[in-house]
Amino acid sequence: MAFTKQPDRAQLISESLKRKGLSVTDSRQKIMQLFMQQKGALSHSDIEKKAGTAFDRVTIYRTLQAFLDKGIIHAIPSADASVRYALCHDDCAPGHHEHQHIHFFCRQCHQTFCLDDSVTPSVGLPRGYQPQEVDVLVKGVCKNCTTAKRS
Amino acid sequence: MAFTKQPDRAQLISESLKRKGLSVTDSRQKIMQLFMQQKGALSHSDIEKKAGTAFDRVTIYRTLQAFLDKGIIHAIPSADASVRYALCHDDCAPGHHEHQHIHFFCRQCHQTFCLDDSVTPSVGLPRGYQPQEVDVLVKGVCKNCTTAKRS
DNA sequence: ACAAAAAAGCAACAAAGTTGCAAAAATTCG
DNA sequence: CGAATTTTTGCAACTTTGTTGCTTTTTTGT
Repeated sequence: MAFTKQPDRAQLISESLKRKGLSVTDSRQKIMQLFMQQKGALSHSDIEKKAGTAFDRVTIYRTLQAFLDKGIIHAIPSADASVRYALCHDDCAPGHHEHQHIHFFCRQCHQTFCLDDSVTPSVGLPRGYQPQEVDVLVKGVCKNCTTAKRS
Repeated sequence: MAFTKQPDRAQLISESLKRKGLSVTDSRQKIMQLFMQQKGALSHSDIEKKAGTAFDRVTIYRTLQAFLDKGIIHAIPSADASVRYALCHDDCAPGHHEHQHIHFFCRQCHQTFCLDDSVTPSVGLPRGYQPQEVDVLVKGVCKNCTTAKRS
């Protein structure tokens, strides 16, 4: 196993964590991996299910918080009480997320996607309101579900 | 007390509930009153605090659910785990909210406002994504806090 | 005013999130 | 590399938030 040809994923994750100033632990590696192999966003309970009994619930909470603080993931607003998270593709400054992409919630598969190519439009606000961040959340039917239905 | 001159608020609330097909109860009247005398949006726990011990927690949950179902209030998305609600100013069809206004979260006073005059812009989505509803959530500093800071 | 229907209150529970602390890791440095 | 230090984890206990079933109370329609 000295000659692994592929650009070792574990290695990349480990590097990435270090760059962000986080020490490299099992839970952080595993959770980052989950985010990377995931198309949609993940909630705390999604992670709990996928990780099985590998980690304590509290560890997952703290890992998510650490990732948020370091700008590795961002929280996605929703109108139900469950917060979902997804990787920041642009490097976000620690503690300050500035995302110019749209979030799409699919009413059919109940997944949430980051549409990185759709830019958030600017909105006109009444006098006196000072905007700092704009989140756009679109609900509807996602690409996968639309095409699946046609066939 | 037979000659109350003012257009009796309690009367109006009661009428409004009946129009929506809900029976008129203490909790529904009180909670609707809270929404009406409130500039910002209310979470379940806000209501619990304001109503004091008047109602059971469960009653508040069920009242909010009934109001949602009948299109009296709408849920406002947020990135923390607490759902907030506000009155629908346009009459919403039961079970189907179609709001064309923006929500503004103030980072200073932590209140959420409906900006009824700001129309949600249309967004360009990738092929295959079918939008049904667009929610815009702006974070920043609200009118009140901006002017308060100046003085 | 009465019967039928709806809602409230209560209890018990499930799920989600937080905090303090001791044990177990990861990192640093000689 | 290995010991000391720092960080993170796991555990336990707890708070908050949300749900469900059932009985009693309130509303409604006649």
